[in-house]
Amino acid sequence: MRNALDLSKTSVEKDDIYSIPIDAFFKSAFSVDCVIFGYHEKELKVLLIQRGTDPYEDFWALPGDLVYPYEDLDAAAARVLNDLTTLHEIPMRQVHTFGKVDRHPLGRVITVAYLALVEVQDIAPLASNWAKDAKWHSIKRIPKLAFDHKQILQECHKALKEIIVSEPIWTTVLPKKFTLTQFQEMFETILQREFDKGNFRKKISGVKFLKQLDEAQTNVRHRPSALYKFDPKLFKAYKEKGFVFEF
Amino acid sequence: MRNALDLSKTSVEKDDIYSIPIDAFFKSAFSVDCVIFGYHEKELKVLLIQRGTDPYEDFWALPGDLVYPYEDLDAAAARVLNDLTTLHEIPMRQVHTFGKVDRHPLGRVITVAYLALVEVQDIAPLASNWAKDAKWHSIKRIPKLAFDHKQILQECHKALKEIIVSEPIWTTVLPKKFTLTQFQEMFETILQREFDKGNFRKKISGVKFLKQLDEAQTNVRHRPSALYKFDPKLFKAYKEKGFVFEF
DNA sequence: TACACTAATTGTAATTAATACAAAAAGTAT
DNA sequence: ATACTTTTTGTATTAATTACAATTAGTGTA
Repeated sequence: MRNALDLSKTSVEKDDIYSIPIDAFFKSAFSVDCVIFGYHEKELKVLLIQRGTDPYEDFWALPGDLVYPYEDLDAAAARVLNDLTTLHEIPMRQVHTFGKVDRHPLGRVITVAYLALVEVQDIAPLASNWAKDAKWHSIKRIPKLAFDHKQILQECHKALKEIIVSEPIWTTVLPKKFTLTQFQEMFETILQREFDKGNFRKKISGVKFLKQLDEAQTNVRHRPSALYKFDPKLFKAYKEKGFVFEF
Repeated sequence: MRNALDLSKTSVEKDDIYSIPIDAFFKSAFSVDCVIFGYHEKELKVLLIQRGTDPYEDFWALPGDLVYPYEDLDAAAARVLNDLTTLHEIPMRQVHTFGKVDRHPLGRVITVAYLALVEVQDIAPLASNWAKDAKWHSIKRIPKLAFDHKQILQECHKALKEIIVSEPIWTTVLPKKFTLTQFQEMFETILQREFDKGNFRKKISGVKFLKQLDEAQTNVRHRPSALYKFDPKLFKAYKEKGFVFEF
């Protein structure tokens, strides 16, 4: 694998009709930028870092890093998440690649945006040698951001709403056993709309991968709610049929 | 802009805790690969080239090229389409970025996949110095492809089905004035399902951006169909509300 | 001119789904 | 035992979907 970078000087993809030496093509870099959304009690947040180095020192930014020469894109995104939160096994989803020529002051760097959704309480954001600070910001109050990160965040917020209805990334923000009210509130927060409780429940009731348990809430000052759990095996069949929640 | 590649040797994104010199990051390249779908008379095809150079010489492949140092990603995709077909002003949509470390034999090259949909008849595919041949292939009969292009094609076919219901990329494959039957057949072909004619029409009838004209077919040996046209201005309002065809 | 032919267009009845509520139920706290 | 609160079930109305059948408007032919 190492010698994958021992580049010959011969043509790679096409004859060089524009007279640019092939070397010129191998002088760019790519990064991943991670939009880590956090959910907690009907609030949607995003994890931002305060940059510790130039360019854009002191600016708030999305956590991200250059991809190492022998590192897969997905692995780089997972690494950034892990560095910052110590979390692993949280699925990161690729959203879009941003590649404007002048987006990075130090050279040609295109960046691949990823998103994840986590429970705010599961994380103690770590500062590091590349970030002076790391903090949750409400999605409603985002400071000025470095690079083109504002645009990246916007695109990823839109993508989150699309992904949440077809992929069970929400399992990371609910307890293993959850009530239908918790489930509904989570969707209401992320999709930014409200649902009638009775009707919402009716739709859910047909969905087999949400399995009702024989347990109920305790110590609540009202009728206790039944508890449900997500069944990944049953979900698989739904996914193959192209299931999406149609709210 | 030119000096964007006059890279300083200082840290770019983070301190170098893995002892990889910063130079190592600026030795990769990126390409665009274009999945150009073609539609004609209830058939979906894809435009493939036969490679004229190593690696994978003689293999069929998606048309693609390295991105020039001062070229935007979208522009590179448009250039590839134009080189091959002389078409311009066809919207290219970014789908996904593929970045496995070993996907390219000559070095670290990640590729950004784009798709477009065109009318087969509008194009006389051009061979060129980087492609021995260029031909339409039915989506049902795809030969062995170079690199990871098989996977890229699969992902883009899936993406086409999602995009077609929310974006009017289909305008490029229908005549300016079209019948509802043509419209239905196009969706049936691309989505790979069939619809009841009467019910399909009922759904369409509520959609204002498909405007019925005061004209009809002539010289058909059956009741002539009314002609419709797409109204981009009216569509804009639909798009802002997040419209999708729900078939 | 009348009639056959074909696909476009309209209509309809039966079923299913969406919506807006209201009523009942099951715990805890007093 | 009763009040309180939220869960859970129910219901009546409206709207959408579905699977067809019937009608229509041209062209081509006898």
